Amino acid sequence: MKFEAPRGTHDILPSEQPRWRHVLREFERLCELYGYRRIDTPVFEDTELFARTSGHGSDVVTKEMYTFEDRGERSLTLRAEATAPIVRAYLEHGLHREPQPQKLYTYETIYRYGRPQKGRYREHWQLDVEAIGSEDPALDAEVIQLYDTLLARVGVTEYRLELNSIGDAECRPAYLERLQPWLEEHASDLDEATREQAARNPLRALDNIAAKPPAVQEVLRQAPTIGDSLCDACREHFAEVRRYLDAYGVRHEVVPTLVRGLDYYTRTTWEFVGPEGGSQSTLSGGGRYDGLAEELGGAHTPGVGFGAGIERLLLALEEAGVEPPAQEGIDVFFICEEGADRTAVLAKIAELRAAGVRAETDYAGRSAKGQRTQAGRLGAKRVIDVRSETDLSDVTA
RNA sequence: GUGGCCGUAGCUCAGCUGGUAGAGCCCCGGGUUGUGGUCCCGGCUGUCGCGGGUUCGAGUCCCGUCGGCCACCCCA
Repeated sequence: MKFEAPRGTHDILPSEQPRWRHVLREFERLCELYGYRRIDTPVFEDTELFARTSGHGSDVVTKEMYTFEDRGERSLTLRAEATAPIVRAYLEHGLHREPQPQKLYTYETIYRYGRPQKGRYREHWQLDVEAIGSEDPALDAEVIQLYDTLLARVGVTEYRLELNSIGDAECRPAYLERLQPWLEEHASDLDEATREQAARNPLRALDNIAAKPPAVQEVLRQAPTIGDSLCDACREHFAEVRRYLDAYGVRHEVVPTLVRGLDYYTRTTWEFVGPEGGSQSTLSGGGRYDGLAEELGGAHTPGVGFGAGIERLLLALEEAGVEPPAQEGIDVFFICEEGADRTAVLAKIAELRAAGVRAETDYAGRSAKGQRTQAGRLGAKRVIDVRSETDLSDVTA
């Protein structure tokens, strides 16, 4: 009998921890620096929370959720996405009564059922930042700049930022009313896949044009774009976001066809795309979600935030040839030779540890040489040979 | 979810046209060397992913299954 980690999951071994901790520490440091506070939500939520906000027609909801029924016949779903649970917590605990905006962050596991690949897991980790309770475009720019800074700090230099505005309740419906008929009119010029996308979500039909057949690309380029259809408020909001990003020196390109997979997004949407190693190059994705809280039954509460895959960031780091931070060695290692008083050694170790000294000895019955090797592996700053006559009393911190 | 490639010791891999499994690294021991480094010697570990089938005989062929990877879908 042999057990393996379930498909699409992975262990994070001790040898990998230094890299993980490095990224996590930089992330936390930045979040605190920018005034974001940590929040944690449950691994599972009411299924409807995700279904309502992500959209009943979205890929996440239709084919990627880990949904199960508990013994009380409640339909629950493993955290499929970070934002909805946080907004739920915001509403549930009345965070709208605290000073706005509420600037929150977390890192946690996310669950999506799908075919695993490198950088694509059924259980993966995400960094997440949300600013809830303000529609100030400065916040859009702030969270984007925060992640941009994180990339710089950990050493990822090869990436680009794609930016778009997909409008709001004011202008998007009108745009869709123009796009939908247009797509139907040109249906005969489109390929099967695009027609299916158009039927499910018209915006989606324009997504990732570069991957479509050349002839189809030609046609789609003539389609009305959301950018040309934005209402004044959205247009101005987007212009300000870009102005702030320019002021921050955050390079970005406007991609008019960038759509995101979750229905709750409004106005600003963006993706950080990393080095083209595999196809799993999206490092982070986010956007504004001014209608999300209302969708959950709360008052109108604008918000903006992003999720960023940690495994993918680590992959990009490796690709960039960034070395993991060196582990600091222990302070002292006791080598027990023949006849050594091991009890006294253990007592001394406990005493040193109490004083904050990292002390170790051998627990594997190694030879003296083997113990010396082990001490070296642990990076011991001091190595003490203990023989029968050794007096440990003069070993101090 | 669709299509394709792959699956041999903890790790990286070898194993020709089917004949009953190997190397390096790692780990442990010994020696050398004034040290944890080097070099030398020795040792440990595998139901050849799993289950069936073909065959006198399968790691090597066939089917299924599980898992990894690649493309698509979509995304983090």
